Amino acid sequence: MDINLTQGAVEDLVEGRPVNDPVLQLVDTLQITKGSGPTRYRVRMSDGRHLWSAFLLATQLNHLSEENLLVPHCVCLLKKTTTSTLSDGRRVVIILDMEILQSAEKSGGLIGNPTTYKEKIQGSAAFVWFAPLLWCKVIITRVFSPRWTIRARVMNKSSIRTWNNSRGEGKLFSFEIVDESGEMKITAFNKEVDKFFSLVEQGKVYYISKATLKVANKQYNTLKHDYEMTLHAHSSIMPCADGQDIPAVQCDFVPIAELENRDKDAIIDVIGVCKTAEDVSRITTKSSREVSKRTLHLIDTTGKMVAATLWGEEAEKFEGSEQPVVAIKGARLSDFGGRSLSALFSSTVMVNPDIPEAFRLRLSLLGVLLLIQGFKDCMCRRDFSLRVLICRFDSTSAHFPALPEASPADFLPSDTPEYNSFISRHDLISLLSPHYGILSSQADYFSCVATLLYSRKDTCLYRACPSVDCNKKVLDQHNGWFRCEKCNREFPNFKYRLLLSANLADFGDNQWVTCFQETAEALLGHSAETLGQLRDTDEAAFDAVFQKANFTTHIFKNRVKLETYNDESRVKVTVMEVQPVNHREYSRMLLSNIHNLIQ
DNA sequence: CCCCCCCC
Repeated sequence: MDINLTQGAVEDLVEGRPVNDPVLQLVDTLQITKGSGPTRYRVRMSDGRHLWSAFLLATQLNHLSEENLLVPHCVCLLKKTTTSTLSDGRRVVIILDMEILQSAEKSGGLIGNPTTYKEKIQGSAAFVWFAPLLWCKVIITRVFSPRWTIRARVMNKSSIRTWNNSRGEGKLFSFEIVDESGEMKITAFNKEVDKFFSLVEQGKVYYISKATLKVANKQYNTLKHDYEMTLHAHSSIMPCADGQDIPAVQCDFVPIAELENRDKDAIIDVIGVCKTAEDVSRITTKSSREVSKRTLHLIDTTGKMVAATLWGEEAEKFEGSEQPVVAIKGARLSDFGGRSLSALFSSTVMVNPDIPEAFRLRLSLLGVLLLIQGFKDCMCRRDFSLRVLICRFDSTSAHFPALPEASPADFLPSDTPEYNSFISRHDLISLLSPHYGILSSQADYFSCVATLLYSRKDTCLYRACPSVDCNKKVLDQHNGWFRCEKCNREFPNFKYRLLLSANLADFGDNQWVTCFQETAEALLGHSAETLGQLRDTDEAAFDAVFQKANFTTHIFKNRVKLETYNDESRVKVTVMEVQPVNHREYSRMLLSNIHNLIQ
């Protein structure tokens, strides 16, 4: 025998501990066939020390049995397993991938004297295994389906619908749930509608068990899961108080400009500011039903606009006068008017949703509006992908403008101060961006709104030559005289100069900058002379100056240059001017901070 | 067990 079993692997597998490529001996196989479901194989395995009978082959391994390879006493390498605990505490090790390492003849019977492993039951009998939704694919539903409990968030809930056709009549509602593994649709009929409709709320997390699984009808189910669930008399739905870890509704927003590249009838998620909402209207469908509709016009930072139509109650209740951010999950793309969107029964329409994308969108569009007030009928700012957005702004309507992409030159001659303001006002985060163009050796200038986080007080003052126009640092001769190398003279006195290293931050980044005399004085609120006196006489007061300056916000006009030391490049930023923040800039700063907070 | 997803 040249193969060793992995002793202890049975215990590790059953207890759910990771085991690296365990080698076990197959003891025997039991075929499970229930109803019309697929055949399943339960195998007993030994690691030479312990036996465990609740190994279960995933159906993709059924061929091993069909090829007569599951011969008792063959030796197997378990390449992929997963351990699950049933609601009564029993464990099942599901084998997802394995290979036979050695035939039964070669291994020559049962290896060692294994005894049946006794699993450690965790906690009480109330222990519940929360199956991820994905597992519905893996686990044989007919054997285990009464036992699982899932914990998932309701993404979307339909209203109650009735039907009356040749096969009978009834009512139903459906909802879609999500957990970390995926999404699934659940439908309730008749009595289950009465029982569960009011309990199930969009956005909340529930324990759900004893529902029936069936293969999803892809014609009517846009979710990615291969199965869907139906509730029945014994199904249970319980609210879950601590479901924070369950993902919120997952959206994969397609930029509006991107819609024209997507296929007609695609189901997509979209988010935009509702620039305008048409009035609600009633239309008659081809099947002679009357339905309300309302079309919204959504824009995003790509500068494109798309029409999205809501139906029924959703259309009637929509309130668009405040130009809310609207996100639609699962809208259907149509080719009407180029590209447009239609909400389906399965769509989720979210007005001002509490999600980062909505804040980001609102922020970038508001940022545009704030800036424009200073720039007559045009505006410009970088969006978060560092593209420059230039827009005409209609100040009489106060509406969000459509956002065409254009260059500043389309709106302003390049020699105006406004134009220069446009292109020079940036955020710290863009300093190293190749878009910024500072990777050349030339100095560049930019201004930003930033907050002083910290400055180095210990090295901020130096003793300079007292000559007018000479700011050279003097050497203390330790005899009461100070020498200036530049003037080649010794003086009985000196003047204090400031050379302050300061750390500035805005929403996107922070940056060490250098402030010389005047800018440092503006930032600290005291003259260099005063600060020098303070440092020498009242250290506490000196400290207080710096404490007070921290977290103050200003407009900084900066010189930026790429410098190279020992083949290493870094950006050197010198502050040329410090100005107070005006209302407009400060608003923008606050908005930027919102952005920062939601990251 | 429904299965309609609309109109221009």
